[in-house]
Amino acid sequence: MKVYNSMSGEKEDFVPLTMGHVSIYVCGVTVYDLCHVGHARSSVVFDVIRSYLTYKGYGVKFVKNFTDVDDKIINRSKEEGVAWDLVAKKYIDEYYVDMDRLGVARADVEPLATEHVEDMIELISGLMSGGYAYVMDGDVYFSVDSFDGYGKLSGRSLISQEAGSRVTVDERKNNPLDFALWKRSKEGEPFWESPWGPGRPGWHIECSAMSRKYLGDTFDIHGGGADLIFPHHENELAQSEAFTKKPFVKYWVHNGFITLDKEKMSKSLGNFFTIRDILGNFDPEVLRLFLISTHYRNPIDFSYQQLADTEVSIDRHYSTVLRVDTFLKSHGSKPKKDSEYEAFSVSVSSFREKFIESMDDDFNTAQAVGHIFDLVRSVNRYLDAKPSGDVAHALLTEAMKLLDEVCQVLNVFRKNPKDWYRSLMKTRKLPITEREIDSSIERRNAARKAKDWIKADEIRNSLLSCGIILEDRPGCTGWRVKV
RNA sequence: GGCGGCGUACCCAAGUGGCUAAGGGAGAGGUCUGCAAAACCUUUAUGCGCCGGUUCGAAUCCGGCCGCCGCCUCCA
Repeated sequence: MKVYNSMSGEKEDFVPLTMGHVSIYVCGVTVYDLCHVGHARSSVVFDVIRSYLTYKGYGVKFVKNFTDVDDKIINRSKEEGVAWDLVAKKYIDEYYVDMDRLGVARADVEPLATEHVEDMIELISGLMSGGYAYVMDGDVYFSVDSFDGYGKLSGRSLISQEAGSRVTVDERKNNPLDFALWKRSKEGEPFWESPWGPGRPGWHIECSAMSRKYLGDTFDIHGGGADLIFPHHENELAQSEAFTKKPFVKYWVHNGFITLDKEKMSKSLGNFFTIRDILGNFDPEVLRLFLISTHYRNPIDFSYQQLADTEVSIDRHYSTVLRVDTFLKSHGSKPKKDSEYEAFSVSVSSFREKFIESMDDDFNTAQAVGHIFDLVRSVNRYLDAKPSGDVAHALLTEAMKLLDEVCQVLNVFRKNPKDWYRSLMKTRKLPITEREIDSSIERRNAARKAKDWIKADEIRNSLLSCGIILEDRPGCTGWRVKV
């Protein structure tokens, strides 16, 4: 298995520190607002990575934090006149609403920064006594010059940084890149007591403290969005290694951005869609599949058109599942020699291996999804050959079992088709009920029996104008939502 | 300015040294059907930004150029 490591800039063989176990820490969100599509991507990407490692048989310990105290939360608290901790709590709740809908599983540990201030103080004290930090007017700074490896993750040298830096130089700092470990609190701001006076932790220190507490001094995978590489992860790394004198992380994994018209989606630019915005118009599965249809390190240019295309592709999948369900329920027991059996059998038996091969190559979900659609086509082709008998049943059952197995890892395509259509009816707000559809179908079938094609077509067209498409199959008429 | 990434068909997107360049969407033709729909088949890149080079062989490696983007300030 290969994993791309941001530290080396190369795909590396994945060998965890402890055989059979993988420890992962992912930087979560700062809870001051609703999550946008970029947060969704990061969450889904690491959800899949975690899930795949579990599928491979590793015991996975997955930690993802919430930053629940910082400037933005405090600002939001002032704007809304709501206590800062209630702001944080509110957006943690909202986060779970979105993530649950996207099928993102809870992490094993989801620590809050505010509940680990003691751990951070311990770390900062250690850095002070080790000569890595200094106090300035109640603030504590990490001195980047005191740590030899500073810049090794983001690939920048201290000298080159100073030249073109856009950072406003704080004259009190030894080096403009020195960053706060502890911030003296201003009037009315939340604070904790510390050896340096009342204050609150700097941003980076929480991840060093919490990852160490739950995963130890060194752990396997540290993840997050690519925008966290510098300064956040660079700083975490410096703090942690300065404190423990051990390597901090074995594999740094960073996901690419969501862009809008090629520009990074971000709060500050205001060019973002919240997850909530999208889920008002699409089933959550559409967003999830859309996000994993591109390799996790590549940028994704967000558009409603692409979501709509993804929706159609999901529909293709479910309509195939429905076809298979219908076939498996029928009792054609006459064994029939069909020409497609051999070819389909090969598709089925090689499927799992292909999936694993894709995912082993730096979690190539895009290719894995391609394999799923390959199998979908094979299934349809096989069904078109009108197979029959126990052997056909067994092979199709096997195909569906395999499909289910990999779809469980990706957590897509797991509804039953009817629920998918119901969901589409809801997101499209179709002006018709299932009962009305069924009764229309009955009336139409009566007309068809009487060969009254005009009336039959009239009924079909009227359903179509409500967004419902009919499919006449031998023995029954099915319906789908037009996508 | 420093560091990094990207450029594959009408759109999206895999592929990073060697079989016919995955897959999805869209378009065209066909099979099936009362007609449809779905499905399937054929079709849409002799070519992977441009120009050179390495190699028996490159979208894939190397060099140059053009274009786009990210990080260097909070950011998934």
